[in-house]
Amino acid sequence: MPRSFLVRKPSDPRRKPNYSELQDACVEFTFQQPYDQAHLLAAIPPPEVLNPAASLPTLIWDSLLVPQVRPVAWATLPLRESPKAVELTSLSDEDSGKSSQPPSPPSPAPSSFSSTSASSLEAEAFIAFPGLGQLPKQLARLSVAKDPQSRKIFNCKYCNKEYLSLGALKMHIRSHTLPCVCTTCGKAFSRPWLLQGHVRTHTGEKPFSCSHCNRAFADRSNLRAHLQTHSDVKRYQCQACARTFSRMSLLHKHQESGCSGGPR
DNA sequence: CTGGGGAGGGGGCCC
DNA sequence: TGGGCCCCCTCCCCA
Repeated sequence: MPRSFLVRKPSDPRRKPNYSELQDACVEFTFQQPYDQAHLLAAIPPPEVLNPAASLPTLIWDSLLVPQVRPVAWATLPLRESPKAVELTSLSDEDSGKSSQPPSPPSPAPSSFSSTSASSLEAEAFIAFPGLGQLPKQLARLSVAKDPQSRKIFNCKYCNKEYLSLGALKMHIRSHTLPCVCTTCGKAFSRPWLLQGHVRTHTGEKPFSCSHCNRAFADRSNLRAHLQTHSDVKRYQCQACARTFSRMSLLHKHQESGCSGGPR
């Protein structure tokens, strides 16, 4: 299954939310504002503060979550907001390397890619990554090519994904090599902190708690999602019936199941 | 069908 | 350059 969500969304300059409240929630989380609808809606900044070219008909957030996100409707907007975003999002969604499934054999490269691979500028390198030794070296081979603007592009031989820096490529390759292994169950992860989160499933540690209901979570993202359940007005709203949902997936399910379209 | 928890993933940013 | 952390997102499963 393609995991297009992993493709970089347009970078948002406001994407630096103040989660200090949430940070503090590790010990004690307190709501700074009551969860009433008027307040929630008032928290929506005017369009000129956001992207003037895009309306936010379906986006509702609460006062705890600074409007740095583009949850639902924006996902369908063209991804053309910043040069960096363009470069990264121009990659194919067929990014098998990011799938949780085992890496599939490298797909035929697009014409532009193959041309750069065949370029005399190409340099091949066998880069030593943890765990890479068990893999065929051909798979681990990296291509360093140059695009028409003479900018180096680093290609992943697993999935053909392109990166502008070797560091970014190395980070990506970890998702193929999975060097972080759980000593308890042997499950492998790409990042140490992913492993740490997994270890909590063994230890039962839940450092993130909601003071609203004292429920604890092992993962900050899950706490964030949980906080939505305390809100009467959720972040994701159906354009057809104005119903709000705490998660985009719930909104999608709602829409796929056939929204009646009438207000609820 | 809906709501929610659990678990996991990748890219970006900062140091 | 690499590690740590953050954010956003998804899938799976269950009530």
